[in-house]
Amino acid sequence: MSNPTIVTRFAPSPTGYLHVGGARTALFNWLLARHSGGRYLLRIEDTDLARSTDQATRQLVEDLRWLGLNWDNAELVYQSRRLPIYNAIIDDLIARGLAYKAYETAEELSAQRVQAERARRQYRYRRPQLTDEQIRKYESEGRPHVVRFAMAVKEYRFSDAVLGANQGFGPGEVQDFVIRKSDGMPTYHFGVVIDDQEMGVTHVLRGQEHLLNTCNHIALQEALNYPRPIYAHLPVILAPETKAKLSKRDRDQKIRQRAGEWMRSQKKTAADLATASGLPEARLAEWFGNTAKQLDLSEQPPVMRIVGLREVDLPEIMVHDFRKNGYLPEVLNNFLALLGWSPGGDRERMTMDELVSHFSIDGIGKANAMFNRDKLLAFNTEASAASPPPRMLAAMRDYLAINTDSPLASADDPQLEKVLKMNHGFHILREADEKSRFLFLPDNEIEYQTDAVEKVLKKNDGQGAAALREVRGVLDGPANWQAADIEAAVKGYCDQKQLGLGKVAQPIRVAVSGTTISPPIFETLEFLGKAKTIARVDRCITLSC
RNA sequence: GGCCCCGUCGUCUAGAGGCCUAGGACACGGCCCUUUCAAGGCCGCGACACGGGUUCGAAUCCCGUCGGGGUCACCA
Repeated sequence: MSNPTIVTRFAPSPTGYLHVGGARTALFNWLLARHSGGRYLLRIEDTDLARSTDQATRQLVEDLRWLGLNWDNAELVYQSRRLPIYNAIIDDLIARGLAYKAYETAEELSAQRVQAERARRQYRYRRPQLTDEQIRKYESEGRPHVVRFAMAVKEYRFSDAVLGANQGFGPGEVQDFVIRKSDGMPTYHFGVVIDDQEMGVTHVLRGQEHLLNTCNHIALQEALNYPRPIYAHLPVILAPETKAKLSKRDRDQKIRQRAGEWMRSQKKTAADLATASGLPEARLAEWFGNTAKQLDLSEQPPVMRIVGLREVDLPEIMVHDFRKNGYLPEVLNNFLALLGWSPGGDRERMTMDELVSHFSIDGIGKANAMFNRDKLLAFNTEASAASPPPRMLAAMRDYLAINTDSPLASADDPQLEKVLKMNHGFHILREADEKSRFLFLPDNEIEYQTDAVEKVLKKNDGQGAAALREVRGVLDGPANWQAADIEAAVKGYCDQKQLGLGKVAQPIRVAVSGTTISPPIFETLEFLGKAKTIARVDRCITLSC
């Protein structure tokens, strides 16, 4: 019994960073291919000339590589480079009467839709009866046209590997969809059918939002005499904020919401926001007036700064966001795999190899899944604590490569390993990074936070400050500047003075870090070294006590 | 609104008629540990949407109701 090789593919359109919904689709296709020893291909669907960019393609490729979802085609397939192939097939369909040119303008079509809606009737495009004379006239005028596929008016049914048999729609839903746009590019529906056939794709795993599109695709396959691949429609990933399909727009929405709050509480207008952020007023007014408009990636930071939003306050939607915040790619894959799929039983934490060996279409569920960031965080915390140091060092290097503003970027490998060890238990690398930056700052750049100084040093008639002055001498003591020796010295002082360790450790912490939060204090001091420790204590006493 | 898909703890899910007093994970609450923030340990709270069938027996099968989502482009 021959078992034909399974061929899957991921076919994103390059309009920006890869988002987690797309990553999940890519992952499932990759897993199916790897599990079965088949092939997984990558195709770039760049037929929307207005929105596709080379930069987006590069970002997509980089995100996919970061996730470790490597594809098997040496050369990427770009739809925009395959026009002659599409056109030959379209010409053939036209010659066979299965496709035809349609001359309506966008305005005419939308007028027809409005009219149908007024008449409380569903709009369905069906082939208009044009006389030869009309066609000659349009052609001689050089009127722009699209090519539409002449769908037979009948039932379209197919079986879905996840949703079951008998999917599709009846004759009432049929309409003649566009297969070539007026700019000469194929539409998604056309390109996907042709390319899947030519690339030998056997299994199509994609989001459930494509379920009904499948009818168009099978109609085309029938007309072209192509075999039908196996379809598996994945449940949709829902955003907790909106309880609707996870979308890039969710980030913009958060900024919009905060900007609204800012204007209300500060009694400001969009014009004020424009001035403060340095963006054109007209642009911000446009954005505010229309919720369908989004800020560009370059416009977001200035606005966020003004309204008091940090990068980490935004929901992570893009794969790049997760990378930038320091999640482990294998953890993101593990978590994403569980959104709509389960290996059965209680198994949850899986390595990439385990995902591959357990994956099957049977384990894919039908119900939509809400994206639960807390659980991802918990997975990442656990995996970060359990991963071997070399793995975490590599992850930290990757994190720093795209967070070049962090002072840790200047650290050498042994230092980074110590930082990782000191911060054991962190959720994401950003947390370890931000908690450790003071270690790599020059002494004179340590900023003493006023509430930390107040609470730890000045309160109770300067009890903390007094302890700090005394312990300064103690810190001069240890000949060996090792955490254990420093700890022994400080604890000895505490015992002698009948003080809890916290009464002394916290003032030291504020003195060296400027804040009440740091890695464990004695390891921190060891890392800083005796000279820096004492210099910072002295500086703190001078400035803040 | 039409069409389509779905419905087990707050969330992700296990569950293929008796193994279910419904299991796990995250979150949440309590206690412990503790030099900060975390991490960790122990304990706990918590669901078969509702109503009808079918069956000796239903979370599991059927029907209806309700609820949620998707989709209605010269975007993919």
